[in-house]
Amino acid sequence: EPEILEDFNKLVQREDPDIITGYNIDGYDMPLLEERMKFNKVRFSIGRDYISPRRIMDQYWRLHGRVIDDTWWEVRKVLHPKHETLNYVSNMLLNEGKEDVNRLDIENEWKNRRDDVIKYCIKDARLALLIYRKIRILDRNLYLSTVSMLPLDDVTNGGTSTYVDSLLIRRADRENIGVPMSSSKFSNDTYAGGYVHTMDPGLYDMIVVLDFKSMYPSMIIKYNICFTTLSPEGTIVAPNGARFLDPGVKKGIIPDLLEQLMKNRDEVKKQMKEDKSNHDYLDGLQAAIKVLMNTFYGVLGTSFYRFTNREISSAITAYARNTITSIIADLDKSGNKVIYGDTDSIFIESGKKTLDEAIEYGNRLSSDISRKENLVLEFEKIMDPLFSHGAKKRYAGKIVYPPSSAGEILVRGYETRRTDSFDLQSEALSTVFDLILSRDVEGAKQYAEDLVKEVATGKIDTSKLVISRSVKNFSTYKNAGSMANVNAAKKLIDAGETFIPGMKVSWIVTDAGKTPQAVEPFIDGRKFTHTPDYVYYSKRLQETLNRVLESLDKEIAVFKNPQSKITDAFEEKPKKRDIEDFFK
DNA sequence: GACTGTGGCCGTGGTG
DNA sequence: CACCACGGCCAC
Repeated sequence: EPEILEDFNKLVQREDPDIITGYNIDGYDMPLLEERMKFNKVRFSIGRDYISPRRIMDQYWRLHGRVIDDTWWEVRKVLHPKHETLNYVSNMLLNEGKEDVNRLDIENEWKNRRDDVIKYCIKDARLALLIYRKIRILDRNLYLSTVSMLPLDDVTNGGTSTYVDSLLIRRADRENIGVPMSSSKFSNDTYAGGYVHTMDPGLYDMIVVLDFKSMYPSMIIKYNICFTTLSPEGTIVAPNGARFLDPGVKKGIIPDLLEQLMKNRDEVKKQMKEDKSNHDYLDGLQAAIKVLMNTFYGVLGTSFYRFTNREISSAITAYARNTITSIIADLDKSGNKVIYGDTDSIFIESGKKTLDEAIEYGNRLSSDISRKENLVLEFEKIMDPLFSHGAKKRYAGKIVYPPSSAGEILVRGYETRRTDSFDLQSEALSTVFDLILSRDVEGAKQYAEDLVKEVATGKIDTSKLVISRSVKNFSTYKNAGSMANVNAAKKLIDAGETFIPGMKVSWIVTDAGKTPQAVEPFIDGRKFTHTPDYVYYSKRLQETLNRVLESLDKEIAVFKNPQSKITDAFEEKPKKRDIEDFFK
C-alpha cells in the first residue's frame, strides 16, 4: 500500500494538473487518501509545492497550485438533477453509465474478475471528468474569476460574499473607507421581500409579459442606496423610513460599482453583436457580470456578512414593491388588465386578437412606463394561451413571441418542474398542459381519467413511481422518524449503501395507509422487490391533474372571448372532488 | 454549513 | 375534521 500511495503522489506530480476532479472526492476519495497516507506514514505530497492538501471547515480542500473541484457538488449546484448518482447523471448527460461491478462485494469481485474491477474504476473517474467538461463549470468559474478579480480557487470554493468582498473592499480601500472585519452581530429577524400579485384561475389569451431589467441593482442605483450614504440627514427617504444622501452630496460606492458593472455589461453585449467570432467568450462574461450584480442585494440581507444592513436591504425591497404596485395600480386605472406579477414582472391581458397588435401594445407599454419611471421595463414575451389554476408562482403558457422561442411551452412551479415529483406525475401533467394549451380541455380530461384508473390497477412501470428528496443530518429534524425521506435514507444505510448528509435519496411508497407511510429505498442498478402502493400513486396523480383540470371545469367559453372577465366565470368555486367522483 | 435574500405551494403528520 | 407546523423545493 505505501508503494501505491507513493506512486499516486508521483503520478500527480508528473501529470501536473491544474484541476483535480472526481465524483464526491471532497467527501470520500480525499479523506480516504489522507487517512491511508497517514496510516502508512507517506506524505500526501500532491501540491505544486509538494505540500499536502488541507481540509477547510470540514467542507472543501485547499491545495497549493491546484484546484480540487468536486464534480458531484458542481452537478448539484448547476443541474439540480432528479437523482444525483454518477450513473444517473452520466446516463442523462452522456448516454453512458457505470460499469457493472458489485461494489458491495468488491473483495470477491477483485478476486474473481480483477480486470473488470480495474475497468470499473477507470470508467468512474472518466465519467466524472466527462461530466465536469460537459457542464462547462470551469468556463463559468473562470468568467466569474475574471469579473470578480478573484483566483479560481476562491470562486470555486468560496460563497457569493467572497465576490462582493473582492470588489467592495478594493473600492473602499481606494477611497479610504474603513471596512468591518466581520459581522458585528448575528441577527435573526427577517424583513419583507418582493410583491406577488394574486392570479385567478383560467386560460388567458395573448398575455404580454413585462420585466424590469435588474430590478434590485436598479433600485440601488436610482436611490443611491449604500452603507456610505445611509444618514439621518439624507433627503432620499425610502418607504421603510431609511434615509440616503443625494448623489449630488455623496455618491455611494455600491451604486457606483453597480452602475459601472451595468455599463460594462452593456458594452460587452454591444461587442457581442459586432464580433460574432468571440460570441461565446463575451456571452460568458456578460452572464458573469449579471450574476455578480445580483449578488449585492442578497449579501446585504444576510445575518452574518460584514456589510449586512437590514435597513438597507429592506429599503431595496420596499422601493421595489412600491415601484411595481404603483405601476400595476396605474395600469388597472387606465383600463389595462394586470393578471399577475412577481417581484419584477407584470403579466397583462392584452385583449388583442392578432400577434402584431399585441407586440405593438407590449412595446408601447414598455417604452411608456420605462420613460415615466426612469427604469428599464423590458417587453419580454407574449404567451397565448396562459394557464393558471389560481396559485401564485405556478403557471403554464405557450410562448408566441419572441420568434426565437415561439412554440415553446413554458411551465413555472408545477410538478413538471419539481425534482421531488415522480416521473409519472410530471409526464402526465406535461401531457395535460400540452392538451390544454392546444385548447383541448376535453381531451385532457379524458386522458387524465384513463390514466388515473390504469395506475390504480398497477399497470405502470415501477421506475416511474420513484420519489426523490434530499436528506440532511438526521439530528437536525424535529421528528425525523415521521419523514419518508429520512426513513428511506435509514433503510439505504441498512442495505449497505453510502449515505452522505445533504444527498438526495430515492424511494417508493409501499403502504401509505401506515403512519408514517411505509417506504422502500430505490437503488440504482438493483432490482426493486417490493410492491408499490398503487392506490396511493393513483390518488396523488389524481390530485395533481385534478387541481389543474377542475379549475377549467366552468367552461371553455372563457378562452373564446379574450375580452371577457375571467373572474366572472369562476364566481362559484367548483366543489372539490375526490377520487370517486373523478371515476364517474 | 457547502455561510446571498423573501414569498409561496404542497404533502405529511400531529393536535384538539 | 379543521387546523397547524414542518420541510423541501421552487419563482423571483
